[in-house]
Amino acid sequence: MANNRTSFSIHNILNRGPACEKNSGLDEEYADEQVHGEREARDRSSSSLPVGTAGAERISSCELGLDSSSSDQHSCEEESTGGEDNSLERRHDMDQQKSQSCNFEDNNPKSSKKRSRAAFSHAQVYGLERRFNLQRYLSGPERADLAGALKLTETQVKIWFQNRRYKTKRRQMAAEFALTPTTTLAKRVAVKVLVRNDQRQYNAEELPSPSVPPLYQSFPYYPYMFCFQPWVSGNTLSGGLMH
DNA sequence: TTAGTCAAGTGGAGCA
DNA sequence: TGCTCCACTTGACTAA
Repeated sequence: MANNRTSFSIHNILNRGPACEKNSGLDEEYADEQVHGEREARDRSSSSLPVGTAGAERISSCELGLDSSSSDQHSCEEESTGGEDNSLERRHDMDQQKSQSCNFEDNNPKSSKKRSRAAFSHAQVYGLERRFNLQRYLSGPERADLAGALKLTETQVKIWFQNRRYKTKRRQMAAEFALTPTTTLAKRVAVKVLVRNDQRQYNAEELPSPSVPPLYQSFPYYPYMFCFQPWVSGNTLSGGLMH
């Protein structure tokens, strides 16, 4: 695993830039009472709706629209707080139970054989997404603030940002792959060359068969590799990146 | 039933 | 030594 991180890059990111300075009053904005309250009200008022699109999927599609080219927070909010359905309400109830109890520090660790997956509420996800759109890395105090504002644990916020960065990177890689001509990919295939005493023992042409499978075969966990992703817009591959 | 999503688990690495 | 990072992997959950 190539670690291309450098300490300065992290610290630079963590340094208070203009975006960070804006965050001082940010928590109050998404302190969820508005978003959450509105959404809950709509949940209740629409609880008799027939089964429709799940709210979680709305959030996901919202995320996809959070890239630099289309970071329309308002529309995102509207979408994420839009019409809901029974499953959402059920999920929201679950959210409240799980996320507020902050997952695994349960009373009975014996019952933790089954791993529980906390489903964050829409307001929480929205707040996290919104912050992520401003900052991809949080310092300790920032993480604590955000966790407090969203009623999550710091660990949950940390893990969410980790997963979110990785997700963004994966999508970016997939997008780049989708846009890369196969001929270019072929040129990028690594060639193993054994060298001893400064003399090459054999080269790729002497190998009996291709030793490096195509990229898509190396990524069984990226089934969307061969799909043209909706987050690939004409001018950006960011998938949530902001610059 | 299956595929996709996502929070959490795992493990190696860098840093103070 | 502990924290955080990345890069997956796992397991729960949902929709089709």
